[in-house]
Formats: sequence, structure tokens, C-alpha cells
Amino acid sequence: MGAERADEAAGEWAEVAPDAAQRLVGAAVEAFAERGYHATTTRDIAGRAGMSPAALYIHYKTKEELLYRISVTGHERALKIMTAAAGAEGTAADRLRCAVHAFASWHAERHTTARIIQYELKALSEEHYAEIADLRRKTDRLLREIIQDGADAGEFTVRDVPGTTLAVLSLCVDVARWFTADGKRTPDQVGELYADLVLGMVGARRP
Amino acid sequence: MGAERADEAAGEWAEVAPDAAQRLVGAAVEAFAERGYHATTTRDIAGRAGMSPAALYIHYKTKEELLYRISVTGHERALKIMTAAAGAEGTAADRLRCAVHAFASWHAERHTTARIIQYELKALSEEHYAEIADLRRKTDRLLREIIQDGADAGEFTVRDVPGTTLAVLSLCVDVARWFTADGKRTPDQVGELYADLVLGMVGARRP
DNA sequence: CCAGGACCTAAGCGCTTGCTCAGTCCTGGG
DNA sequence: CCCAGGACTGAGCAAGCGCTTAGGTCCTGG
Repeated sequence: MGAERADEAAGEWAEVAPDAAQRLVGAAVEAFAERGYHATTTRDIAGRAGMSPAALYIHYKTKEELLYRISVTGHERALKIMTAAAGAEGTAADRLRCAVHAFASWHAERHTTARIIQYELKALSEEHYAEIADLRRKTDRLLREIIQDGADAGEFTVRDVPGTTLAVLSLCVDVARWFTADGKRTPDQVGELYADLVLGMVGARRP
Repeated sequence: MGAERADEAAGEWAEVAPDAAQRLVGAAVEAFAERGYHATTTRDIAGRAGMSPAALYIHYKTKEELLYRISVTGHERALKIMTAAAGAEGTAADRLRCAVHAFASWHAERHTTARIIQYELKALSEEHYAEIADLRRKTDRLLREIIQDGADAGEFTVRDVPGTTLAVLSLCVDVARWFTADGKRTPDQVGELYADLVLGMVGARRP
């Protein structure tokens, strides 16, 4: 059965209580990432968590609430990563390297969660979407500030700061689409490669 | 009604005959791009095309066949763009600039079609997916050859040719996710920006 | 020892889905 | 004029959907 794999996935959601709710969110992440939100049935989620379909509704009001919880948690974690990188010591190039490495490798390491939060936004309710959009704008702003700092300091050569910010975020986010655990690159190697490529994009590649 | 907008979208599918089949594929592109394949109903597609639900099945055997047709046509067009760029005259840098500009701006211009062919692959049947995967590998190979040429000629500074190829493709493909017609950038401007950024990635930015 | 709440299930409701089919309409060749 | 055949529709089927309800079983504290 898939119950064991669902338990593995639930490791990322260790702070969710009670245990049944944690198993359900783990199962939902797995199923949503594999098949997509709309193609996943509540019966499938409950089955992966080793429960009857009705058990889902004791812990979550609707299927959409499950998606929302996953989305909030994921976005908060992504924002935290970007905040840490933006607040680090060093030159703008150091901070950009750090941010891209962390952001890209997170999208590889947690590609199941990342896939859901990046590609199922349209399945959220309007109110929930608005909340998520706010978190996304904050992440965007942090990265833009790093790039703007580097441009102001003459470290970077950037023609279009918002456009470059968009491209860098887009590059990192799309890792979730193509990354597979059985590929030839580890998440850390992806982070390394991407940090290097992005420093090239802003004209600040190390010698 | 949405029928007029579906007709507009069908302009891209001018060679599809008869007329009803063309309107249906236009309506399907619009609906799939807006809501996603699984969230789109056959009733919705038929309705946008101004027909009854049953009319769809005269021209297409299943809903999946409609997705498959869109996917094949889209991938063939993307491959054609990449082939043209790869076969152009000039240095590797010229060809890379040309390829990225064309590929990225196509993903912006035709972002509805592109969104479907890039993000609904998992909804295809196994046989159809295999056929599409072949087209994707060809596109990938063409871009990799350009980058390899530039690296061999000493025009580019690239540590990891397959990895860089993956990143460049990923960057262009993801345009389909974020691009909207009412944004502040035209498809051509996106192509321009992206070509410039990618030349930076390979360490060959023009002065 | 048992009351009561937390947790879970079997069964199933009302609805929507992809798809079918008998029959109607329309067009063009004889 | 007729009528063959393709395009299309109205009605609807079987299956599957999200979600609810009635009723159990267990665990805990008094």
C-alpha cells in the first residue's frame, strides 16, 4: 500500500496535530503532487492515510481547506528561506547567491509540496488566494531588494530590475516542475548550479 | 457569451477543418488554459463553441484526444521555432540569442496554448505522452547543441552544459505560467529581456 | 463502573461527469 | 422532385464525485 509513503511525506508536517490530521495532509500532498488537485479524490486521500472517506471531514471542512493549509505552510516556509537570505551579512552578490541556492534547492528537495503551491493556485477560493498572493508579493519584494542593492552598488549590471527579479524567481520556481528524486542531480547541486547561473544573469559571476 | 473569444482563440488553429472542429479546439484551449484540463467539462467546451455537448464527440473521440491534438500541434510549433533558430547563420551567441528570444516570446504570445502543453502533460494517455516526450527531447537536443557549440568555441563559459540547457528551457517554459496579456511587457520585450539574461548566464553578454 | 466526548466507519444522498443514441435538420447529386 | 448521408441536438445512462448522517467504538476522568 501507499500508506508508508504517505507517512514519509508527513515527516515534513511534523507539527500538525493530531496524528490523523498529519497523516491526511501528508497523503494529500502526495496525491495532489502526483495527479493534480482536481484529479485527486477525497477517497484517494483518505485511502492513502489509511482511513475511511468520512474521516477526512472530521479534521478538514473541505478538500479545498486541505489545499489551503498546504499552500499557506509551503509559502510561509519559502518566505522564511528568502527572508533569511535577504537578511544575511555580506555583499549583494553573497546574499543573491545564498537566496537562489536556498530557494532553488528547497524547490527541489520539497518538490511535491512546491509543485502544489506553485501550480494549484487557481484551485484556491478567492479569499484564500488573496492571502497567499500577499505572501508571494513579500517574497518577490525581498529578492528585488537584493538585486536593486547590487545594481545600486555597481556590483551587478542589470537593465531591468523587476524583470530580472521575475526571471530569477521563475527559474527557481520551475525547478518543482522538472525535478525528480531519481534524477542525476541532488537538490544541493541544483542550488549550486542555479546560484552560479543567476550571478551570470546579473553580470556578477565570480572569477 | 464566450463564443466570440473562442473564435479569436481559434485563429491560431486556422488549418483545422471542418469549421466546427476548429471552433471546438479553440474553445478547449481557452477553457483548459483558464481552469486546467481536469476542471474543464465537455459541456463547457461545447458551450463555448456554441454547440451541444454531444457535438464534441462527432469530431473528437474523447476529451483526452482534444488535449492530445492541442499538445501535438503546440509541441510541433515549439520545435519548429527551435529548429529555425538552431539552423540560423552566425556565431553560437547569435543563435542562442535568436533561439531564446523566439522561444520565450512564443510562450508569452501563445501563453494559453503553451500553458496547456507544458502543464497538462500528466493528463495525456501513456501512448500519447510517449509521442510528445519525443518531440520534447528533440527540442532539448537542439538547444543543447547550440550551447555546446558556444562552449567548444570558447564563446561561452559554461560549467555544466546539460544543466544550463535545462535551466534555459525551464526559464522560457515558465513564461507561460506568469505571462498575462494585460501585463506591462509585450511578448517581444520578454524575448528581448530573456535573450539578454541568458547570454549573461553563459558568460557571453554583449558589451 | 460508567458518563461523555473524541474519533472513526458504513451507508448513502444529491449532483455532476464523460459519453451515447435515437431522431431531426440540412445539403447536394440524380 | 426525392432521398442519402453527414452534422447536430435533446434526453439521458452509468459511474464517480464531494460531502453528510447515523451509529458505533474507544479512551479518559470522576
